[in-house]
Amino acid sequence: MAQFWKPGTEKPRLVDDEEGGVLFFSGGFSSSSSGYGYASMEKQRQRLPVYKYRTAILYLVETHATTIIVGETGSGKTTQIPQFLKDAGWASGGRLIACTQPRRLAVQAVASRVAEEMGVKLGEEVGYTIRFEDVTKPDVTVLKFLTDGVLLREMMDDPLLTKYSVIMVDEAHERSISTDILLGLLKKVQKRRPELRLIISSATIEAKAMSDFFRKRKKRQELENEENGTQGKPAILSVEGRGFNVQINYVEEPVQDYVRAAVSTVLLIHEREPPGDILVFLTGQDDIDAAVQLIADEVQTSRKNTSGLIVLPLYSGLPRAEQELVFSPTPRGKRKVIISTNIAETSLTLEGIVYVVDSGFSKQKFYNPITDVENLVVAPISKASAKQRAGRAGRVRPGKCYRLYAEEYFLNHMSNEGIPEIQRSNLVSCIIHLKALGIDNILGFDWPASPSPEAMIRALEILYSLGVLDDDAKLTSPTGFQVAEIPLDPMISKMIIASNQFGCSEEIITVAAVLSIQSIWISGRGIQKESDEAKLRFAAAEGDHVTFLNVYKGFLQSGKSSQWCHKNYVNYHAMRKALEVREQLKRIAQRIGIVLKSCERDMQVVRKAVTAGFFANACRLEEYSHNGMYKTIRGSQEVYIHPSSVLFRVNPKWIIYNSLVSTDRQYMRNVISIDPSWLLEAAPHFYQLQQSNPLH
DNA sequence: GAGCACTGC
Repeated sequence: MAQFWKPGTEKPRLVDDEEGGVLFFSGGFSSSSSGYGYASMEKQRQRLPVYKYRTAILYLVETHATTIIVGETGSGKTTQIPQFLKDAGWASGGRLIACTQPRRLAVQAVASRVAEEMGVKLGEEVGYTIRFEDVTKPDVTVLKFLTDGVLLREMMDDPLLTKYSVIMVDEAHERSISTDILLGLLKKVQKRRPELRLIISSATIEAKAMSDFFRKRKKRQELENEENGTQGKPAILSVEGRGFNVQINYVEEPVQDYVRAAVSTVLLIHEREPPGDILVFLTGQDDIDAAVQLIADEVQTSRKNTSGLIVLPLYSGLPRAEQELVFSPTPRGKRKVIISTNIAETSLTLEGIVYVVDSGFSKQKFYNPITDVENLVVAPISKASAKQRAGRAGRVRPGKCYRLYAEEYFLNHMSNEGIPEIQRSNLVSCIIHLKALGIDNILGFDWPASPSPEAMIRALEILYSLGVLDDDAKLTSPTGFQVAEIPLDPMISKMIIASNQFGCSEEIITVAAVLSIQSIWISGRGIQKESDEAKLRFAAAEGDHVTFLNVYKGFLQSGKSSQWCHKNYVNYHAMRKALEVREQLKRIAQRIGIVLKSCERDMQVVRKAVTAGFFANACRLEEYSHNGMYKTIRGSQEVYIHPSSVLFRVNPKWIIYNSLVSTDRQYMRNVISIDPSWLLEAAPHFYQLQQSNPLH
């Protein structure tokens, strides 16, 4: 068996770094090979950079409550560390080792990889849990991979996460909302469970801030821990990646138009550089389509040598089949150019990329608590993102990265890290989460990064108006507790609960399921007209929500047929997903006491239930408006119906929107017409108090 | 006349 450090024997060599953490030198440890079969797999594992840190990691976990591991992609930390821990006995005595990921796909991929390496069947010793899928076996599974959202949910039943001995939070540098909430809660759990071990794994050197977060604790706690023999301050360990060197090139002068600059850079690479695929980072579909078009024009006019270029766009809105083209191997003598959004920075890995062109921008979400609007804006990326993007060029062999911004800008003006999502979002869901976990003092919660007080107050206000929180900001009974049980936006949850009294829960659960997936329509270049026409077959005068019910009905009547979907420009995969979500919501609804009942053809009660959840999003068409301008009742903001809505250009006088997307204008997505008197019924406290009541 | 990326019993 492998050698592990055991308390009482000679300690591995370690050095205090000036920041107060602990850094290991990579040399000095010999790792003997273990006696497994699977020789080649074992060889592969040993070649991973993380392998030679095995003893070090185990020592740190043994002696520190929190260990922060900084490792670039390809270090093998995600797949190997959980196995090291298991071999060292952290999963003995019925305890589990957890490893969280921000994305579901990553959870599945990592779990099956680890099961394969260990030579066990997935779902036995090694399992995973994501929404809709629990591939674990009680008393058998010891290594459990899960999304951080699922672990948060588990805390509702078991706030101290007592069955876990070690929790590894992976990809912490992405700073997603659930990762941040989880980290805040885990810090609290640690105070009650000093024996719990945390491993925070991050790709960037932001480790210092994370370390400070976990070190900051009450004096008394520090002493207690030292008596226990564990160190209060987190250890930091750096593990090198396995990427190849990437040569970075900057432009000398700032570029005027990054789309054109990206295109000419691509053509230049193609002309001058040896074979190898190119990955271009732009901001969104508009940019990407424009760039693809520009290259196509070059090919047409043949001003440059463009033969052998295969240009492929990549963004999440692209139909699945088109997305998959980027994974097909590049034919001999050809060069693939993938023009992508941020999706290629984090969510998916492309093989064969040797050149990266980085525009220096991405679309980012920002939340304005004053107007309660989430904006999507093109903004400069952080240094961390720029490094991540460049790294994509060095996966197969040494590569090159062309940054379309000046070195001076990178060094002196680019921020080190992006702003954590929690500081850029509406906090309604997040606060419900904490309330449900019994955390009353929301404003005093110890976050890795604090959201603004304005955003907090706005969220509390909205939850109060929904009747989810009472005057003391405590969850109301039963509504507040019911809303917390439903894993959806509280406004949708409230709509579901209200459907009970309107006798339309069957319909509203369908609406909720469809609203919670991206889009059920197939859209894209070249089929707009056809898909718009198809949409008209289902369009309801009441609005999008009722239209969804028509599509759902048609889908069921077709026997859930994919051909039916194809014919009607409905996304088959989205419909299957909606059915899945619907089943789940049905179970939850029944558990919290909602009677499943259909209102048959009475769409008025459906609209009233929608109003009960979304009254705050009511708008009125501006009189004499020729361009379909609406104003929100609440803030008199100028808004427009999104062109994807069936009510686009129909413009009923009173409507309620599901969400607002903000580009050059504020667009309302998924709207339904209402009668203004319902607003007073649904939320008297919300609308009555307005001085000059606009509801007439 | 228009869609960064994720997630949840």
